[in-house]
Amino acid sequence: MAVYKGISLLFLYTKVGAHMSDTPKRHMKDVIYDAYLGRIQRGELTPDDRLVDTAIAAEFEVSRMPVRDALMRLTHEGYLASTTRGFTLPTLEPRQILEIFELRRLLEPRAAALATHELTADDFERMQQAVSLSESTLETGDIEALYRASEDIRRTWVMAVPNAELRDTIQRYMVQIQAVRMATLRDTQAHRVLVAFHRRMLETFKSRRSADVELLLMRFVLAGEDSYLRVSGREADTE
Amino acid sequence: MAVYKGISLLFLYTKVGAHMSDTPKRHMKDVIYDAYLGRIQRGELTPDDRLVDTAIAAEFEVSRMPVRDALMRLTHEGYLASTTRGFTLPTLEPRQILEIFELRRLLEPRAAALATHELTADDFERMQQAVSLSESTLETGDIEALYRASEDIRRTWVMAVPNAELRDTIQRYMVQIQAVRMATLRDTQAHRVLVAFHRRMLETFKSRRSADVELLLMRFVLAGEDSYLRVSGREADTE
DNA sequence: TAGTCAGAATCAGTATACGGCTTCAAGCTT
DNA sequence: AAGCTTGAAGCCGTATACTGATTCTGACTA
Repeated sequence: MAVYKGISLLFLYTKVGAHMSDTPKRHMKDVIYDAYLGRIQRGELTPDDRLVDTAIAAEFEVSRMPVRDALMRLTHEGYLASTTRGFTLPTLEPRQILEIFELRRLLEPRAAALATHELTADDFERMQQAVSLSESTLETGDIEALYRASEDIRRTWVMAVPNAELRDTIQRYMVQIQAVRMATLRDTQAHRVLVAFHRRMLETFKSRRSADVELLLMRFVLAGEDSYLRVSGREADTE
Repeated sequence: MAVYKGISLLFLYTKVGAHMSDTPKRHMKDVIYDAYLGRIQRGELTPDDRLVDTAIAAEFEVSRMPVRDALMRLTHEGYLASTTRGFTLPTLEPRQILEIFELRRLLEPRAAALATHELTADDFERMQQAVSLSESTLETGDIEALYRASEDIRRTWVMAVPNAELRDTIQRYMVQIQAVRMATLRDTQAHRVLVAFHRRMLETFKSRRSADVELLLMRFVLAGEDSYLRVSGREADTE
């Protein structure tokens, strides 16, 4: 009775020797966690991708267990959703998205204000390139590039937030950010508003006036919320 | 094999009927997670307790794996710390505690304001009892009771926060709350300040004036921060 | 043709086993 | 007696195996 014929038993060879000298004892579950967290945060997964532990185990040439650890951790942190048929990107309810907008209103203005004095010349350089890319999308209509630019700008200032607990809390709802981008960025008006904010954010960060940054971020979050409400409301009408 | 198959089919037949519909498939890892989260949040563990998966597995009469899942989840959520010799309560650095105070300043005033209109008569009743208990500790000096009363009041209003994402975020730093209580509640001045706040919080919640609640919670968090700074500064002097 | 249903496939949860790292203690050296 | 060495124990990370539950598929029925 070949019940398990679907599961490949090709793991028989011993893969990693005892010679991992250059890596300071990185556990596979952490490696896999980091790898997939990065893929999620860079938007490399689509909502209909199904992550299955056995497949990922084969990819990394390890057993299911470290993969399960990583996927379950990502699930508990909200980056993935567990279904009866593998793990997928979670589909945020509109209610959740709006609730997280409230969190963002409370946290991001202050966080960005704190980050203002930490941003380095390198950070400004990276933001400048992202802003240029962002503005170019007004003509090219390259939503993918706009997405990346938006992500780059955001990551730059969030990483500069000196309060680690605050920073981690903000990073925990990255999935919401992506969902909002996904819902709004194809909307022309939201696109224009976002690009304008990118330019103003760079300028304001550069001015080092944290009070201005705080206010601008509040406006930014509110504008994102407006865009989301407008687009999702329109979608609700058409269906 | 054939025996198992027959049993399996029998289960298939009986189970899908509407009979056992109210058993929402409780996995052991979730049972263990809930059990130990409860024990942590009720303060039933001391910092020198060592949680070892094999021991807990024996307690629940399961294998290590569901226990490991639960303990690792608690660890990633910050409720436990993984050491080379079992899991223990985490020892928050003073820096982390102060960082979380900033989060609390940002979130709790607004959260409590949102909760103001959700609190029921039952909630007020529970708070009233906790406040009475709290005030009685001024004479009895029962720190344990003060601890419980403080926890009761907090849990009551936090549970009433209608924004689930905000509520979850607040509940994630329960460990910090406990660490602060542990550090400050034996201090007479902090004790008196806390009891006074308990009374005022009940009254203000009852008034249903969310603006007043918001301001009071800001004062409350700041007072907690002051107490913590004062007590920990004094400790730093004596050692 | 559409609905039903048994069997197959798929995948997560759990069990058991092993290896390696860390810690600790006993024995040895100086 | 203090420091060093060595071996043992404790405990986690990972591998492999199996079970139970859900979904899929295709054949059969009406």
